[in-house]
Amino acid sequence: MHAYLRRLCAPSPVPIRLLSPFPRSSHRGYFSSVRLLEEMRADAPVKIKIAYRRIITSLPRLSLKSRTKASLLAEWDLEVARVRAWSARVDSSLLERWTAKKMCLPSVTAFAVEQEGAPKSTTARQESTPSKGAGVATALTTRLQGEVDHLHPSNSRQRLLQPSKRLFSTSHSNIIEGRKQALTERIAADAVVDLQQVMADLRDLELLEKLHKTTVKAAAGFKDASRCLYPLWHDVDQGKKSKVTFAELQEALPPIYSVPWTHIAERLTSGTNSKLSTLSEKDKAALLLLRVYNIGSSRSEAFVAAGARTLEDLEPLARRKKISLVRAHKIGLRHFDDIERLIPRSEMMAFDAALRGALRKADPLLECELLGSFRRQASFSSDVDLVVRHKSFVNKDDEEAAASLMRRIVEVLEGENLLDDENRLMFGPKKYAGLARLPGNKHYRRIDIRLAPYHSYPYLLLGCSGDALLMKLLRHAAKKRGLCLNEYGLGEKYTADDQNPNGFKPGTLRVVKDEREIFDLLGFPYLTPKERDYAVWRPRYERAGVDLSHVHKL
DNA sequence: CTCAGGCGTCG
DNA sequence: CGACGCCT
Repeated sequence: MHAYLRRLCAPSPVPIRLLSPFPRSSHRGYFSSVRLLEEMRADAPVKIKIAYRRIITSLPRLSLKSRTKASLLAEWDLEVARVRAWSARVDSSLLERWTAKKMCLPSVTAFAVEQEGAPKSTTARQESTPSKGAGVATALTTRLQGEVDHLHPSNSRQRLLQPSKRLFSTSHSNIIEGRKQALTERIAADAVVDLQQVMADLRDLELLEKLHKTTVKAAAGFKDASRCLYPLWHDVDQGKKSKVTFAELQEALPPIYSVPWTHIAERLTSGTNSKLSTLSEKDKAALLLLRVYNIGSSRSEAFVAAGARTLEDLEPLARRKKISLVRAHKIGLRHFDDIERLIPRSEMMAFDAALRGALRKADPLLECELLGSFRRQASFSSDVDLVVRHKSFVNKDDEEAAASLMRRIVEVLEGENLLDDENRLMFGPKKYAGLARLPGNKHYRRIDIRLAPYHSYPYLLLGCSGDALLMKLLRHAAKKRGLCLNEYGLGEKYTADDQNPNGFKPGTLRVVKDEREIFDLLGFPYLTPKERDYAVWRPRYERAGVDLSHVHKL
């Protein structure tokens, strides 16, 4: 986002820059600033909330396809003008109130307006790694002070410097430790936790971010947190576990997930979540609809606007032509529960056998594999991810070959009653998505089938099996060698945007017969899929003298 | 510096 | 066909 904004702003006639990200330790101040802003709206003639929020959140999500750079810049200018207008109207009484609450200027906390050419901003931004958060804080505090001085030269200096310093000086880990301790004191280790409720909270908080289209990152935090709890959750769902204790929860979710943790803490201590419980009926409905496959933020809002409040409302509304439900929605509604459910490994093994067996029987030249966490021996999966190759499909752009191959595959699997065309979500030449069910099983499972261009197969296996950190490491390694690694291959990146088969410079694509060769090419010890787990490969690579500095930060 | 890229749907 | 939304 920031790179994008910087690029966007570089030629802009308006001298303004966005100062973010903040060190994490300032999040608390940041969020209370937001709350304060809402409060202050009544007092402030200019819509502060909108001004500040639009700048931070709306620009990166504007559709680049449909807008010219000029219109984006115009919008940007407009926001800047609003902020300026607001700054000009901050009067001393407002300032009094803020300082009384030990707050620095909220909106200036969220972003700083500065003159182009002020030398410190770039260094401040580059120092924004967690360890150097203090550098940013100092730079920011200085700038804050400058801004405040500018607005109110007479009375602001001392009052504002202090609170902002305090706001930034507490280190992140201190806050986390403090919180953790406070929580441990209040909740007994063997207290029983309503995991289902916690999972639902995390899910809804994630969806809420998605609904309001704020940053992708914020939603990802909740997602990651809930991933950490999947193993526990799955055990409960499978009936292997009847209750979960607080100690187990603490074990599963590292304290680094500070935002999710604060929400969990609230739930465990007070039994509610204030952010979720205060939502309007419409927002609650929108969150529910978001869970349906193929309903995203824009349809969700539209459906709610048309009067939908529950899942059952949708079909009647569609019949009365108030909204339009497409195939995928109907399937998503019919299998709403199944789609959210995790799949036990035993069933994944059965899928593996059934899918392979069916394909091999139909054509011995078909090679296939189940990817994702299943391949890393995980004890559960969230969907069935199948990749297939056949020598009849070699070139990525040969749609004919891909389409006929895909048709054959789907026909075979439907013949075996693993798939059925009623539950087809998506069916293109290279990608199929739908629901699969093992004969005799009551649950449908989400399945994705991908066709790999013949020579990309090993790369796809590697790229789609993870784990994420390993992929990051390997890509960095490739990059250091001036190469580019992705799920299609390893080669020299081709920058000109025409006539490049797979995005690589012709002739530089390394053809490999298996994943091991890719590790060899990059000079890393080979890892079997089940070893591609950070806890396993990390120490081993360390011993082998691999440079892991890039991976150190999450 | 991190999905891009593939799909369906609608106009 | 292009634009858009949604998903992985």
